[in-house]
Order: sequence, then C-alpha cells, then structure tokens
Amino acid sequence: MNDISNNEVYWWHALDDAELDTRGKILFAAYKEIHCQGFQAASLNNILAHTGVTKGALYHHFPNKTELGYAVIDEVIAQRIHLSFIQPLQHFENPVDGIIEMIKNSGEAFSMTDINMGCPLTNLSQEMAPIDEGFRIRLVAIYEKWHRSLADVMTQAKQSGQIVEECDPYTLAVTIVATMEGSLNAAKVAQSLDILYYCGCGLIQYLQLIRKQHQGL
Amino acid sequence: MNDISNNEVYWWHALDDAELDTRGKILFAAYKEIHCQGFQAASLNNILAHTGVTKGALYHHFPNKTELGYAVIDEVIAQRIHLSFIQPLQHFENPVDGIIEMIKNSGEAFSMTDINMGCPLTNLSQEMAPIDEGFRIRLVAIYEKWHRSLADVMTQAKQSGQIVEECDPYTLAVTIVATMEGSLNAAKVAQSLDILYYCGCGLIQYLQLIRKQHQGL
DNA sequence: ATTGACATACATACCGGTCGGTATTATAAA
DNA sequence: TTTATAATACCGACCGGTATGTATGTCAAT
Repeated sequence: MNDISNNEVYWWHALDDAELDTRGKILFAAYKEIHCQGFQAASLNNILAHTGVTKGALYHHFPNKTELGYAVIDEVIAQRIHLSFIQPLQHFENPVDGIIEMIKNSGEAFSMTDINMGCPLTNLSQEMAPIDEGFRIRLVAIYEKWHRSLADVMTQAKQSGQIVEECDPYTLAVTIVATMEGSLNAAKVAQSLDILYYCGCGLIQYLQLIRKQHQGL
Repeated sequence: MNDISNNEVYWWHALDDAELDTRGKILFAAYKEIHCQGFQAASLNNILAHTGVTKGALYHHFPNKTELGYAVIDEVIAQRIHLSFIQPLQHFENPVDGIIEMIKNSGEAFSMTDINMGCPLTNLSQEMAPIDEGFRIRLVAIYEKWHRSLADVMTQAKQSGQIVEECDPYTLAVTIVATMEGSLNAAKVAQSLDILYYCGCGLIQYLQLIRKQHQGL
C-alpha cells in the first residue's frame, strides 16, 4: 500500500510521469483529475487517457474508484498539506511572526491556477465529507494533525510570553486554519488574488493584536 | 421568470410542497438535492422522483440542468443568505456587538444537519466556480453584496469611533465572511458543533480586539 | 507452473435531454 | 352563448453517451 514512498522524491519534480511506476502514474493523474473536477465528477476513463494506463491496470492496483480516492488522500494530499503548512511551523523561532511571514509569502506562492482550483483538502472536504464516511475520517485526520501542530506552536508562544494570556492555543489554531481555508475559497470564487491579499491582511491583523507588544498594524 | 415571489412566503414554512406550484416544487426539490449531493451529482430523475413531477414538466419550465442550477442560486440561495446574514446587519445599533451576538446565536441556530450539509453558498462555490462561469458570476454577486453590506456597517462603526483606526472596513468584511465560511466548513468535515464554537470564539476575540474599549476577552 | 502485472472487450446502469402526444385554459370570432 | 383556435402546462417513452465495473486473455518472471 505504501510503496509510493520511493516515488515521493520524484513526485513534485516530475515534468512528465515517465519516472513513475504504473501505480504512481495512476495516483498522480487521479490527484490532478480529482483536484480539477472533484471526486464524483472525476472520470476514470479520463485518468486512463491522460496516463496511457489501461483499465485493467487501474483495477489491478485499486479495487474501485472510492479506494483510489482514499489512496489519493492518504498518499498525496496528506503530504501536500504537511509540506506546505505543517512542516514549516517547526522552524519558526517566533511562531506569530513566522505565521505572518508564511501568510505574506503565500500571496506570492499561489499562482492564479492554484487560486482557481482551490485547496485540494478543502475541495474534497466540501464535496465528500457529508457523503462518504471513509473520505471524512481521512480528511478529518489531516485537519486534526494541522490543528494539533498549530496549537502546539501556540502553546509554546504563550508559555514564552509572546501572546496575550486570553488566547486559547487550540481555539487559535482552529480559527487560523478556518480563516486560511475560507480565504482561499473566497479568492477562488472571485478569481482574485486581491481577495486573498485582503483576507491575509485581516488575519495578520488578528495575529498582531494577540501579540503582547508592537500591537500596531 | 420571477413568478416565484408569490411562493416566497410559503417557502420555508412548507412542511410538504403541496402549496407550491410545479415550478416552485421543482426549484425547492432541486435546491435540496443540490445542497445534499452537489450540482454535478444532483440527479434530475431524483428531483422528479421526490416531487412527483415529470421530466416533461421540468423541461417545460427550465431549458436544461444548468439553467435550473442558475435559478436555484438566484431565487433560493441568494434569499437565504440575505435573510440569514445580510438583513440582520441593518438592525444593529452597535455593529461589532451585533455581529458578535449573531455569531453566538448561530451556534444554536444551526442544527447538526445544517452542519453536516454545509453552507449551500460555499458548497456551490467550491464545486462550480472553476467549472462554469455562469455559476461563478452569480455566486460572486452574492458574496459581493454580503461584503458590501458588512463593509458599510464597519465604515459606520469606524466613523462613530467604535473600532480602532487601523481597520479597513472592506478588509474586515472580507475577512469576517471568509472566517465564517471557513468555520462552517471545518465544523462540517469534523461533524462537530464544538469546532464551530471554537471558531466562533476566535472570531469574536478578533472583533473584540478591534473595538476601541473593553478590549478584554 | 503459478503468480503478478497488465490489456481488451464487454456488461450494465444511469445520465441529461428529446420528442410526439395530450389535457387544460385563454382568447376571440361567430 | 357557442365554437374555433391557440397557447400553456404537462406526460412519459425513448435516445445517445458515458459512467463504473467485470470477464477473459496475454505474457514475463520466478
């Protein structure tokens, strides 16, 4: 199941999928198709057409479409979220400043295509969480990991006196994640980087206000 | 096109759809089906089965599925958002307190079903904005109306000295909406009213911090 | 010789949409 | 008042296309 790990290093650098084995090709193409079309509208035939893989190969590696979707979450999306939003948290000396920096950078990190497509995690959550419990629990696991990491960082910030005492780390974590995803959604529907910028400013203002000093905007 | 207005008063009180005319029945059933399944996965046959209306009647009133979706946005979802989030803003003497009160109440206003299904506006935005421009422009129009109303209220609050000078009303409006919708999404995927509560606390804290006085949590 | 890794053709079901026909109502001339 | 006409509202069988999933076969490697 987890033999994707050896592809991991090539994954996001692969311009073409030539370096991936069959299972990896399917998984990567499925991720892209699901990201673009949503899971239910994602067509297996489309995925096959893009990869050159045949239907027999697909059903050899995955029992059905749903399990393919599960694999995309577990092996692709979870890693994307970890690399983009969770791992960077560990390297901040000052968490609040670090998150602010991350938000500022995200304005440049996202392309217009990214904006229009939206966050894969949010997209799948919206679509599949109410419909399929298997999707839901996998997506919740990713969110909880994100929340926990952010709350840990905030706890440290609070203990070292960087943020005001009124803040509850977990509340802060959940709110920040919700605002970030809400911002991406707003930018997506408006097809506007400006909206993302405005939301970023609002969130940064919030973070600056809970800091103990230098409370100016 | 707009002969739905006479049904409006019955709309949300109708336990069964007996009081609605054929077009109204279709529209209401389509709204529910789209809310539950998403637009693309919404089945016209399903809608017909739930209403007892036939396919001929459906295609008499709507040229195709897409136009039915447009009508659901224009005639159902837009009104729901207006009634739930925009209209209440007008009656606040103190906007910040009013919004805080609204957030507190929303915790009780939402049922578990509402939470699990998510906000219809967000759901459709996520799914259809990148795919169909007709959907997108209609959804953006709703968001812009919401943003404008909220920004107007915040402008008044700023002019009357209720919030700190550093606040830009439009930035505030966009951020609040993004956070609210992100919170609903988080609660939806977690199937947890607690998450909604935590996010509400975070947003309330932000609002209290931008108030000029009584800055305690 | 058996197993894993595919390939191909096919089965089945459901999708949105069409189309000829009908029942009812509105209009208006006779 | 009756009757002819026309428009509206609706019915439901049917169509082509596409969806996921399956059955069977090939072929290289152990």
